Amino acid sequence: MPDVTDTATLNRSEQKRRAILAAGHELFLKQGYQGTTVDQIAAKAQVSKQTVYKQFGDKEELVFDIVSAVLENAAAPVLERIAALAETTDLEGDLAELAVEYLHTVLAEPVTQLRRLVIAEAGRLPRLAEMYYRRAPATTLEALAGTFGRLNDRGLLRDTDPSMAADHFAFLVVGRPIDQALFFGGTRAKADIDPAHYARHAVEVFLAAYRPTVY
Amino acid sequence: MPDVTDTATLNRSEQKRRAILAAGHELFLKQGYQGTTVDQIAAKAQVSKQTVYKQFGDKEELVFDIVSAVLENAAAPVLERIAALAETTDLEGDLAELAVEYLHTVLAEPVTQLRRLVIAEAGRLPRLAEMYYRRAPATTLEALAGTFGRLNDRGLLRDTDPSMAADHFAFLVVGRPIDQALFFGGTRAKADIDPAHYARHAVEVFLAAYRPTVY
Amino acid sequence: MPDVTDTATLNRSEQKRRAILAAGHELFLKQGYQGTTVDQIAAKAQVSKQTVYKQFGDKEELVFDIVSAVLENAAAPVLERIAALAETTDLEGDLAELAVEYLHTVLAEPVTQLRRLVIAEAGRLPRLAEMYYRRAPATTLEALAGTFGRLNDRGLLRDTDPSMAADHFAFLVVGRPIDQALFFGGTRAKADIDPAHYARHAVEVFLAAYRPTVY
Amino acid sequence: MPDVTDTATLNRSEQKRRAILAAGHELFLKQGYQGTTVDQIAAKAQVSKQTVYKQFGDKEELVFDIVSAVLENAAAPVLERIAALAETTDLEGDLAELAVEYLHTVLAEPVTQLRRLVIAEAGRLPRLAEMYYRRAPATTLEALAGTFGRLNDRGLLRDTDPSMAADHFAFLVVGRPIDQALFFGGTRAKADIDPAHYARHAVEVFLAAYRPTVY
DNA sequence: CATGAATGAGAATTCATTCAT
DNA sequence: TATGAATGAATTCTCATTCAT
Repeated sequence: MPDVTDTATLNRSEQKRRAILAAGHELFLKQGYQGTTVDQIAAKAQVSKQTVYKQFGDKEELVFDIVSAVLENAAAPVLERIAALAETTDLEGDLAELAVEYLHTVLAEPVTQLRRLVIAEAGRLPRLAEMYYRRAPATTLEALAGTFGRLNDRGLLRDTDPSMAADHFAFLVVGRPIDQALFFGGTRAKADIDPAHYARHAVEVFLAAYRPTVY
Repeated sequence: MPDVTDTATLNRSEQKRRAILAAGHELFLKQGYQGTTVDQIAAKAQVSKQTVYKQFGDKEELVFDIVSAVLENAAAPVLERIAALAETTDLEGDLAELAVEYLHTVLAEPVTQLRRLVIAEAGRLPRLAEMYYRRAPATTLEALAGTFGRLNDRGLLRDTDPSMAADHFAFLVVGRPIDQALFFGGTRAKADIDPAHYARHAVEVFLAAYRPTVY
Repeated sequence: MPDVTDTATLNRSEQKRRAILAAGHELFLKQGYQGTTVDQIAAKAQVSKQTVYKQFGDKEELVFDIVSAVLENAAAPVLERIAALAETTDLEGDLAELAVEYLHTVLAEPVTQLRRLVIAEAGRLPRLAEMYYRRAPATTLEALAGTFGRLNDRGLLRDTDPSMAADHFAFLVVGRPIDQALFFGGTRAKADIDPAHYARHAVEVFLAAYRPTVY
Repeated sequence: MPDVTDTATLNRSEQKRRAILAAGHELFLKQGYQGTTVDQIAAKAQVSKQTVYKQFGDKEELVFDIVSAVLENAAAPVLERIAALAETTDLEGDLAELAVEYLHTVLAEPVTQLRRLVIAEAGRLPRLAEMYYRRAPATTLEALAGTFGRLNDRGLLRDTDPSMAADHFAFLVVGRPIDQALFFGGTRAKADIDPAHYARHAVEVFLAAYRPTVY
């Protein structure tokens, strides 16, 4: 019954692979790339170092794969809300809700740790920085721009460059908090800033500038 | 009061100290903290490693002192302009000028390199991150808040929380560019963004929201 | 006498065995003994590492068997020509032909690579060196000596120690080229030396010394 | 008195450097390049591994420098005798003496070990092979060619291509012994061959072919 | 006080070989 | 029998920091 054996084998490999990814994820985020050794990862994943190297080639590929996996789903909820916003019937309310969720997402510890990890290694691992930027901030900004374009068409926003509007919205909401989080970690940034309050003001400013003139 | 002999000694020491600071400055910014060895610094400063250790204790103190020295003067021009803005007679024009200068300052390679250096080590060297944040972004934001408060008083800006206004102004102007610069280096961020154009739009949005209602 | 099933099994084993030998042959010659890993061989042969170990015991045995297999047939053509030379009717012409073929054989990449492989490991694998030497150079020299002895008897060569004559002939022809090939690889050695020209001169010198005095 | 201190310091460095070269020399020749670790060398030289790396950069540079140093003087005596031969008054006698010395030199353990070391790494360290070949065999062959050219002019040798004559002389004398030594080490090669007897025959053959025809 | 050496340890990566499934 | 994993050690090279001269 070779199928069973093969399947079992594959599963075992796949399980180990996942264990390594999980261990690396946790350690890299907590300790950074250089602060984490392959030995630590192998130990936490309960696999031999060899298995790590055979599955991932080297440490660089390993972070790359881990960051890539994290980004697989991380941005999805916010992206969905952004897309949904295009058809909003309550612009101010939905913008505010989006802002709050965006802020919460972005200040979650794993996200700020990930940013730090990537920025810290941007010099040595430029591919990692590019991949991250493309798949996280850039994607979000593009989604925002798309939605703002649609809102222009619907006459709900003043007719201007949607990608500029996207920058403005995004950084009114998360600019300061995320910047602070890079230096102190997300929890402290969250403590310094009341997200709901902060989001509400950002939306006010955004709408003051981008609400279409009535007549 | 040191006599002549002492003074001479101090001077020689002081010269070496400065050479070390200069060498460390250049190397740390270019290669990062972990990417720079004490040997390299000693070599470039043309002093022995012992001298480095005697003058600065250890590598951590050395970065700390270097970053501290850099921050001594770096923010001054922008801070002055911010202060001057409080007594402006041409709010829109002076805001625009400030925005452009701010953007230029913040996208200069040394500044983005410094940010990266500090963020990269924020986990291991939290004191460094705190010192940097307090003396660079925080100071600027506070200065902006102060000026915006004064402009409130003068009736030139709508009466709201000046520190919130400071956040908004700052991140409308430099949020996206600085974020990008962290991932790719200042030169690329500068290439992607036309600073004058970007600054003008940021000021427009800011004023749309913060200009006092006329009646 | 194995029945059909056994034969099939043996055949499959035998096929794998040959695949391993072929893969090892190619890799060992190209990359050397230490430069080749058992993994590479198993991968190229499309078998598992276990199969390699079960069939050959360990890496040493594997090279041994590979070198042994290579030597099985490698020297045959030259040896035949040497044997044929014993009954020559055109000594100078046949010597010249032999010399050219000998030179070509010995400068072929696989041969020089094999020599290098064996010499490189002579310290660690003396059995390999002995086996190689006995079955390649020694065999050739002995064949030459045998033929030269016969030519003595036929009065076609001066009456001297045939094994010394064999040394002289062999190293007049291939000494310098083979030496050079050890350092640079066969192709470069071939490029530096015109085989036909080189062989002709070697034969001239040999005959000048070994042609019997006429009267 | 800074001179004393400086001199002492320099000497200490230089002494360590020499200790490392000596240790590396011994170990590399005995165990080969790959068979010798930097730790072993540092231990035998009684220096720290760091000193080795600071003085030589890496293991490759170290072998390179060691082989280079060995070649500094190794070939000198034979080269002198070759040069002297140009003005000989007893060609046969002096050729015979040269042949014996050449054979002895070339079969000395250190020389054969060095050849093996270089050949074994020729694939990975082609620069080493080139350097060795240029400074050892090539130099000797060129010296022989030079002398044979002069002997042509003096009418003591037949007028032919001197560099071909050099090849022939050299490999008649050392071809077989050196080849054997590569596989078994110099001592065994010496044991198999009586140098005096072997050298005499080589000279006889050489002169039979290269002595000028009398009339 | 300054130079070169030493310390002492760590980190990435690799390999031949053996289990376990 | 054959696959993937594990073992277990080795090797090159690097670094921050401290002695000794």
